[in-house]
Amino acid sequence: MQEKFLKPYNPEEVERDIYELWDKSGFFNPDNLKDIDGENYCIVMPPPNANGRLHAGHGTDMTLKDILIRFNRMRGKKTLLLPGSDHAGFETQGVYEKKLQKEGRSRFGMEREQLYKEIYDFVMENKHVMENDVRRLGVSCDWSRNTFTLQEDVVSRVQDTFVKMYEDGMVYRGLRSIHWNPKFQTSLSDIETDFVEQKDPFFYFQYGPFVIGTARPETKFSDKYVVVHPDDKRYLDFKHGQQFDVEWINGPITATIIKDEAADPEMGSGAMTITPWHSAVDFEIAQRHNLAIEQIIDWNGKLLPVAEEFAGMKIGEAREKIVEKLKAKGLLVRVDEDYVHSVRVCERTGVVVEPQLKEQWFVKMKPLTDMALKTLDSGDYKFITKQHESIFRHWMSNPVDWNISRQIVWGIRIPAWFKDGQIKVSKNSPGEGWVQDPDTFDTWFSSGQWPLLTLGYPSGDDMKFYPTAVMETGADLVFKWVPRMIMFGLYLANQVPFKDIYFHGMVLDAKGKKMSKSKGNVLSPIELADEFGTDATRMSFVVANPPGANMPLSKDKVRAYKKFANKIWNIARFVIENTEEVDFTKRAELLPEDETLLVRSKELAVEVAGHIDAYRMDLAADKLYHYVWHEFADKILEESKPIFTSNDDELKLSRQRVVYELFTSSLKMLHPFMPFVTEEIWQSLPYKECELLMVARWPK
RNA sequence: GCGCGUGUAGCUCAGCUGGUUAGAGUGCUACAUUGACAUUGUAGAGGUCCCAGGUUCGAAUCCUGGCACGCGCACCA
Repeated sequence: MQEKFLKPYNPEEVERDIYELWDKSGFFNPDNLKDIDGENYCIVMPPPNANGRLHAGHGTDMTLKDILIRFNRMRGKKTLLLPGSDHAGFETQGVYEKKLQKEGRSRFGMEREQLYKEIYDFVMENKHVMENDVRRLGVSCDWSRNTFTLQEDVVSRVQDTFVKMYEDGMVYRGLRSIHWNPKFQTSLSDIETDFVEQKDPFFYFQYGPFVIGTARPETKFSDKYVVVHPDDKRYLDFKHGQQFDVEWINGPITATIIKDEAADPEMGSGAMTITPWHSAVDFEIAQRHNLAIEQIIDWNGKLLPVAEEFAGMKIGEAREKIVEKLKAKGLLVRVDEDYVHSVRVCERTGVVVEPQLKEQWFVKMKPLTDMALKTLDSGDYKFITKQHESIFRHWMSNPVDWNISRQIVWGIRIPAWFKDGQIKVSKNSPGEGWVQDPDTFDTWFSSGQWPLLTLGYPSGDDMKFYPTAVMETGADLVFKWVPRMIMFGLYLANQVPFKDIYFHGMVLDAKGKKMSKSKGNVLSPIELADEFGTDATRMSFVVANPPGANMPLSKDKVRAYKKFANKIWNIARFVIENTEEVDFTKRAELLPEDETLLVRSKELAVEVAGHIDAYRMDLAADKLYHYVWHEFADKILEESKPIFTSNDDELKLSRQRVVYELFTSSLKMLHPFMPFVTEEIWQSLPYKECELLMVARWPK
């Protein structure tokens, strides 16, 4: 008996060496998988952002993917789990700006190249830390194919896509309403913003013969148009285009009546004034009627000279003062103090975004979403969780053109050039005097092409892995990443990049609350692995985590699976101890009752495989746990004790053989879930079919 | 406002297309055990399957309505 089995299982002593053993074997790389009887099986890992460490969500994500990969590798498929990292443009630059701030510096006024280089070095450093975290979790990905979104060939191909889209009329440059983050000085797309409910005073002002309501008086300076619904009986006397004089904030102005169905007669007085520069809806109305448009708030969130005495004030300050002034003028009708509404904020920074008009590059979404829905209807890809399919369909049916211009440095530069009001799109400068667009692409523009980029589109060898088997990711990406990959896949390669889409739940804390740094309830997968071992951590991510549901996680749960790892360890000790004298190289018949045990084990293998194929890793793991502990250990091994000490050699030998066989089968089945302890035991087995459990065959 | 989902033991969850007495883990209680086991084993307590109707020989499961919770979208003059 090897000495190590006399002590409890100690993950710390084995995990690093075992990972190295796998890595050195070369079997993470499908090109080295010999003796293959199956087809290609590929999963592309979502590129974790290269700006930080892994959290419990990543842990779940990677564990589930690794289970699928290890299982299919053992089944004889040519498996590729493709790692990479995302530059995560806006997010990373935000992280770096905080660092600058601490050092008393600012990105504003820094040379573009200098800032880029500093962030690059910062990210490269973090990238290695993050990649080591991935190794700690036992993820069997092919590091030789590791991809970063800002490596040269990726950048070049992302720019190719843009050029192609421009030539195909799929992108356009236009002055449109965008979401502006005044603190970080960049525009954002819809999906990078959230709504936060908030209570504000709501003001009603006398505006000539009308009473108009607003929560944002500071935008109202140049509101020269009153919009009413064409059917609103109260305003039938007013004609469209009719003008009248109004005493307003800074004196008398001339107002014009606009009749448009956008006005809701149910809402307040049914009359509203509009601020096209700072409202997407108002901008649409203005465009329909060809109305004058004027900017009121500048890019820093301060009022412009049009506000006269209020010019240069910040929004909050100006709001109060303007209300005071209107009140003094007798134009304040009433105030509703309890007005609850939702304000759009930047998802990353929480900064309230200001709608602004800006010339940006937009992707035409309608043709892409139509294509995506059509192929979904025809069954080219499917959602494992029906509720997500509904959400996806709903979202795809109401597409909004996608703003892909970002006013940040950390990203892929848009290959567009300007000269005297002309635009040219090309990767290289069209000639003298042309100035390149300073903007970079929205990060989702590159990560949306991730499966294509990592597999070498358009002509790389690895395109044989395209389309990949499954996209397994967090439900929060149902609008962000997944639709974009589907659309780019269809647009560029005529094929959706994966067959199945499977959303796992968010990992919550023990009380069912969202984990967040500010709440201090974050469980790091690495710290859990330090305390309980990676195998236990992996199991706790999987069990009771069905597709599409959120999962609370507590240390107690991880501790339970640490005990399980130790149980397996002791089973190994017992089995090896009691079968040492058996010569397994010689074949022999089993007694009928032992044959029955073998049949039961094979049935389990089929059942577990079925669960994994149906993406019910939670059920598969639970079944295995129950079998190994309460059937194999509690019943079979207990029954075997008297047999092992008996003098009936036939009975004894048959039982020794079957116990050994059942144990090795169990190790195989457990391996995708708990790779370290099973491989470590496998390495100590006196008789085995192959050197590495990782590439052993799944029991048939 | 529109849409999606969830509700089963103290806690976390299984329970597929209806079919005996509703299950597991964890927690709790009692007893046993130095053993392959920094423990483990055996046993036990613990349930109005959210509520109300309906379909059915039979409902945790299917249908309708309600309640509670979670999430998404939209509006936000």
